[in-house]
Amino acid sequence: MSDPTASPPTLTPSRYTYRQLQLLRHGSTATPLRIIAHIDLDAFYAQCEMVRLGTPRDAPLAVRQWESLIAINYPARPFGITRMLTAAEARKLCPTIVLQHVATFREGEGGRWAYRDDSFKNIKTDKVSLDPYRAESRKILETIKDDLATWSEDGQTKRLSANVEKASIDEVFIDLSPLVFSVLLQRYPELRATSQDENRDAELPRPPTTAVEWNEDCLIDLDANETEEDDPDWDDIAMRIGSEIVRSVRKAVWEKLNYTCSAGVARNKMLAKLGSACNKPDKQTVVRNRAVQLFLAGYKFTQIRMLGGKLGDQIRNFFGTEQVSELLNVPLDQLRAKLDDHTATWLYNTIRGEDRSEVNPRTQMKSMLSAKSFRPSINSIDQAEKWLRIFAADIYGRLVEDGVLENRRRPRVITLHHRVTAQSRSRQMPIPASNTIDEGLLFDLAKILMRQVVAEAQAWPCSNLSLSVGSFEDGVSKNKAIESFLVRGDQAKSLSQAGRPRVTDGLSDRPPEKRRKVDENNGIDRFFTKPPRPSDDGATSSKGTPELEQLDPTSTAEAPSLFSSEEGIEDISTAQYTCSRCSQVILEHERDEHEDWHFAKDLDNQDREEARTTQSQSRIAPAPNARGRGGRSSRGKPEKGQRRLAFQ
DNA sequence: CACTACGCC
DNA sequence: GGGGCGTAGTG
Repeated sequence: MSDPTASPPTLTPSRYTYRQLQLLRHGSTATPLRIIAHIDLDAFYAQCEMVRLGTPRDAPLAVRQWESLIAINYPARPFGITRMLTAAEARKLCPTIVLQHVATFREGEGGRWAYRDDSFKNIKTDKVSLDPYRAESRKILETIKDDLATWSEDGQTKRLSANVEKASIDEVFIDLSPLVFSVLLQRYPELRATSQDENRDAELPRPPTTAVEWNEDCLIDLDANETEEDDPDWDDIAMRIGSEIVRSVRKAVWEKLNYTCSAGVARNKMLAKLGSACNKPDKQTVVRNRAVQLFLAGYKFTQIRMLGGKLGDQIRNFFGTEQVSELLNVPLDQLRAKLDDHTATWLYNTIRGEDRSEVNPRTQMKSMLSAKSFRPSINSIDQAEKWLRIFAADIYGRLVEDGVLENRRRPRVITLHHRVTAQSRSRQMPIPASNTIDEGLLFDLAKILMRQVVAEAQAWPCSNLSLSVGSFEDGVSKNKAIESFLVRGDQAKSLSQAGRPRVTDGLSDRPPEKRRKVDENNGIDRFFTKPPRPSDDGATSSKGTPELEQLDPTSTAEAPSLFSSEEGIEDISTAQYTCSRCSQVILEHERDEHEDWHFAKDLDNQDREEARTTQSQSRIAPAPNARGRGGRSSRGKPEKGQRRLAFQ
């Protein structure tokens, strides 16, 4: 398309190829044209209260939890109010500030949370509820998805859509690559595939523009060797489109729900995340590829995701600096000398702006926790059980919103954490699959776990207690009453084992005392969660072959093993699933083929990549531990560029 | 399975 | 800095 012979004087070709453009389509992590957004609600809990109470946007407000503040809105910040202040101190600094206490559960009030005037005085009987914020978070997420969907209608061929990863209650990552791809093709027909597809390594034609209009976007300054006068290349155009989509999303969130948020747009998650924090509140920041080096060089690496904790401390101690700019001078070998290979390469790439971690299409919680710290500690099982009852009600309420009643999603494991001063311990057990989950069941299971803990070690004074559920499985038997076909042996077993300290009636008591060996629980767990399992003595998976059969590249994170036994409940021939890599809806029976395709593509990308960077080292070492042993465990999960180097 | 680390409001 | 979340990795 671009005819090199007729090139105008100063026209260099694009730095990008058809291949790199094409990789955008399915959100490959390998292309430099990739566009990732990070969106972060401004002082989220505080905004929730502003919206709920209908306070003016410019009125100072903070969210209070007992005597401390957990969120401070932007209008309050010029008064010097920070999260480390007490409510009284805050009021001194800003007499007009609204200090709204979080909603609470209260002992003996039926497991319903409420906003109460006197909750801050009742730390002894109340338990914080973050439910109102979770509910708002859900609405916002839906609004984001809805707006993204309007960008998916590209009129032609496939409907491409964006992966959305809920990173926390108030943050999402979005992989905009497929949307940007289709907008690019609409606006620049010269990019469309032609007969010269064959030569995918050919450079793209130059964009027809000499300047990009960034409107209100905040831009990170270009690297020293770049100037704004240089003509834009396709990465700039792609960023601009990404930024346009983000602006539209933010507008929708504002117009529909009255929340402001800040966003970062860049070529990967790390940069997008750093970018979103650059201009707050209510702004979006674009980190162009040509700005990355200067941008990062100005940071302390301890501000980069994953480096804020002990790892960052270690690195600072090893190399005597926390400046990215100085760490850039440390060659890879020297990083390797101090850090394990994986971490060293990860760090080396990260401070150079390379991050191939994927945007996981996950918007649902993987666990739910309800907790309480005791400020005088508690000292009896009676006291503990009062809280367990509240925890159970709290969690049950959330499960209902999550769809337990309709059997859409169901946790398989329940865990109790217990802390006596510095020492913390936890116990977990399967949630019997035969029971319908309700408050009572959760409470009874919690009591069992509590008794185990108490029987085992010094349990008092207890300074912290929490209950959580997790290991969700979803899509379990849509409408059929699950109990109806679980009868026979299965049920018999589940009742006789997990249900042993029966749950309904006046449990015959007799805490399992001495024979609560790990083995036994293990057996129960195996029964409920993983159908068949090859003998488990590690070793067997030393190298090649076992890996092969579990390669199963993509997600499936929660799909398999639902139909725990012989009865293959549903008709699989029409079942569908959404591919976590490209968000296409695929027929179940085409799954293998589809995943193979991704797999091949990844290998291709990887090869290409390794050819370019001298140091390989990836093909030999499967992470020595984890990975290979159980029959199942961490099958596919796309996160974190590093998977499946294990073979070939 | 129990524990630890990390990150966020 | 602490309470109350949530996620992922390790042996």
